[in-house]
Amino acid sequence: MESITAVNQLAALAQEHRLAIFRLLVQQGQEGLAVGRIAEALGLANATLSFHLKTLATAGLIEARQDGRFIHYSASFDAMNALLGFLSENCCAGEPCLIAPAPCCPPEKKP
Amino acid sequence: MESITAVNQLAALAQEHRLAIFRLLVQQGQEGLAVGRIAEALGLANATLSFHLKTLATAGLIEARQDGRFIHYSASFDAMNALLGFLSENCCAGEPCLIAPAPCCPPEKKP
DNA sequence: TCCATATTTCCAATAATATGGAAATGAACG
DNA sequence: CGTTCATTTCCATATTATTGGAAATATGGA
Repeated sequence: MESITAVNQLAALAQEHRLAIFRLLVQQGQEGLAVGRIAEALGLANATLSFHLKTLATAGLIEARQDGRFIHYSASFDAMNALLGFLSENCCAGEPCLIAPAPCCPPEKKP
Repeated sequence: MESITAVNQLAALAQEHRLAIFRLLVQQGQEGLAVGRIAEALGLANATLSFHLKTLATAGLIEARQDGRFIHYSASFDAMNALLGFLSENCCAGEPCLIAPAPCCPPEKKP
């Protein structure tokens, strides 16, 4: 991964609304969510939401898919994995690894 | 983790020089690196480097430690883990997890 | 105490980003 | 082919970040 790509992706995430959008989409998995649903969930003006979606899409962090009259956006897990990998690259100077394993979806625990 | 914290940390990383500094420190492990060494490695003016180090430190991504006449900065792996975890939180809508396991320090392979 | 070296602060010019209302565009379906 | 609903573009304004030279500060050692 190019450093400039990572900078663009981090900049895309470094904004309250865009971070919320991205996290929401990560939680939705591959299915993603229609723009209108995102607007509902986060309460953003049309123009503002569209601007932020475009920024995230241009950075490669989310992808658009037409679905009937709707456009579904979903997180690009490939891009996300590449970015997380880039941050962790060659870490820890040979010491035991200090970066936690992927925290998502552990085998379910009952509360 | 608060969303505002994550935004600040992502903004801190969303800059070419700061990203380079952070990745360099991640690679150095807990030992870290003196400011002068970072300057050597990245070729930054004193004022510029100091500004970026302060930004990263304020965001909580790196920590300073006095070592003789030098100040060593090191990556905060706790902060890094919290940030990566925040991005991945509740991911994937119950589908099989799409986020790659931590890529660092796999059991060594000989080339 | 005083020196030498390491690091930070001060400064002000330049450049980039976030915002939402209203209008325009796009897509599907009868 | 026109209607309807979903989404994007246009616009102007206000806020915020980045830069390096020079001077100031901090530290340890003699």
